[in-house]
Amino acid sequence: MSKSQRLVQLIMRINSLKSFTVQQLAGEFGLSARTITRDLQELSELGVPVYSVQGRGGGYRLLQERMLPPIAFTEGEAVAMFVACQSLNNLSALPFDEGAESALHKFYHYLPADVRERIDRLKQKVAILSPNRTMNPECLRTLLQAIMIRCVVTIGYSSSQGVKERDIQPIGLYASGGYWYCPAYCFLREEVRLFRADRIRSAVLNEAMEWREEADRWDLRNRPENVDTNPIPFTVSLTRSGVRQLESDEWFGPFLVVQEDGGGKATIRISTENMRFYADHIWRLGADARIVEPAEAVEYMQRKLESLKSVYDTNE
Amino acid sequence: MSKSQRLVQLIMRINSLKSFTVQQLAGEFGLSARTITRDLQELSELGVPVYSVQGRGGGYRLLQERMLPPIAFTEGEAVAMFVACQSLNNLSALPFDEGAESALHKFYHYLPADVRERIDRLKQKVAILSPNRTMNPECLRTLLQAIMIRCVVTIGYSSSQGVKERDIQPIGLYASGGYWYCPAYCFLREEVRLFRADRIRSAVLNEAMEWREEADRWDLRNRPENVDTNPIPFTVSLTRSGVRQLESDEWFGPFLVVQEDGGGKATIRISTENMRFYADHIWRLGADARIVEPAEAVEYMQRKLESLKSVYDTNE
DNA sequence: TTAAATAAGACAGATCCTGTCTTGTTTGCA
DNA sequence: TGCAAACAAGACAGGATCTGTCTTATTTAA
Repeated sequence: MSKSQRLVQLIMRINSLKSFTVQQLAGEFGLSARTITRDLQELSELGVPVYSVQGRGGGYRLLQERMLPPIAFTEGEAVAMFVACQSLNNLSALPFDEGAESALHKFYHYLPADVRERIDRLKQKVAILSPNRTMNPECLRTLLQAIMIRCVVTIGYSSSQGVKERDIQPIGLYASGGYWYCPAYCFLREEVRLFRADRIRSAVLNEAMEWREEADRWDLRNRPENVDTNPIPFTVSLTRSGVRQLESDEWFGPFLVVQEDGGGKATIRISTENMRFYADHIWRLGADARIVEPAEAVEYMQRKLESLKSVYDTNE
Repeated sequence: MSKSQRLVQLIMRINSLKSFTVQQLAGEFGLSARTITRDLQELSELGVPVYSVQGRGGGYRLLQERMLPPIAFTEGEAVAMFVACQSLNNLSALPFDEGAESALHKFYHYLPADVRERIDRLKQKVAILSPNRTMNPECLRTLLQAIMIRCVVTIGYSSSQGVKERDIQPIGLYASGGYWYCPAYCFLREEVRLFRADRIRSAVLNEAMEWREEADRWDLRNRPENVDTNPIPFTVSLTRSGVRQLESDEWFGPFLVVQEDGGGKATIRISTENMRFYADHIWRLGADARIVEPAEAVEYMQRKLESLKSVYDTNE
């Protein structure tokens, strides 16, 4: 094995040890202690954060963070990662710390001048935006950490009754429609619930509480709120403009049936407790959509209409 | 200079040349041709996609893509990039090609087993979602490409009058509220307009048309649609629940004034042509919000109410 | 005080790297 | 067709670097 290959191997080996002595490595690699000493010195000069403790019980330690061996990327790979991470930066709050930024710096540093120029042009022009500027990225980071290491979190959650403390076991984290959501097992309600992350005002890991196994089965393809029990049909009829507005809708889009006159219909199956949610969703379309069934939803819309009408009537 | 350093230098040098001969490099590096030959052979074995053309006028060429010299990352950096890109993967359509994916593979490959396990746990649990599954990632990619290389694009755009072809000069690309938007100079209307990317059914680079310089001044902080000319005040009064719904709203959130009783008010300044947009935005809140001014918006809401009312009345 | 650890210099021998020379092959051009 | 320009690859000597051994010094915990 050549020396440079050996150095890469050495990085991998010392990554997997929290502490080691020169003799030990010399044995493992079949080399003399002097050579290993020299290698470690060289790695240190190359930026591997290794330090030594002299004296009995001493040895070498890795400072802070483990390192990966040097990896060669193609230009396309670097640009793709760069643009992806860069565009995320405009998401007001992100659960990642400075790690991503320093990695971007490394990529940027090695890119040839012409590619750098092209990337600079994209920097302020491609983004994934989140309108929500009120939330604390520290909370997101804590939630992410909790998912990774399987830990219960004590949060301060702002509901309509004010901010209350509760223990949750976060089992996922996703951004959708400009908001972060955190599905979690709630120890207060003793069930899996969906929390709006911007309503989580504080989050602290609570290592004292025990992790419940059932949460591990959850993933994005199998969201508990999507599993409707006892589903009923929910049908809307749409004008031409209504069709256009719903055609790329998350829920109704896939079930849209367009008629010859340009209008359309869509029927989805929902559980009764979510009726209001879908009715409110349709409400946004105004006169371009009419709920056909269930009757409760039609009534709900009519009540909503009356109450809004009274809001404007009393004030004229 | 040590051999390994020299190889890194060599990668950089050959990246900046499309074609070169051994003699040439031997001169530049002050080494013999034989040594350079051997170095190139070694780089080739390490995966640098270099190939040779024999005969007069021949030489070495770089196949496909330029490569970056090997870069060492810390574990934290790798995890941050990995999770960031991974979570983006769930965004139904992304403007990046396989580049990001193969880069992720490299990171994953070098990560120690325990970190891999933690990442696996996150994979299906953290995401940035987009509800819109109808759009073509190929279009996004073309638009991104066009921004990078400054090129006009011919698109098929679906408006209320059907799909029409038009030439645009894309000047940005962003995702917000689950949709991709593309601000672009429109050659048809001769002004900068905002296009919904999911309504762009096809996109082809049109290298024949000339690029207009004024588009380069645009960036995300200086969006043309935010520059309202001749602004008028737009005021809503809110119930307690309305306050809660608007507090992290993109437009009204920052201007919310909460009263002692829990209700609130918000006044923003808009241009008259956007009145309907903001009124429709407030419409969503139902009876939890009442538009106070301008009078045109109040009338608009009342007309919308009447038309929705008639939709349900005629059918009972 | 001692044992176990790093730190670092010196030096010979081993190994690898480099340059030179050589023979071959491929390819475009005159 | 033959020549010149390019790569391909072997051989070998000399040089450079790496490695192992030996050594001395220092640090630290037991």
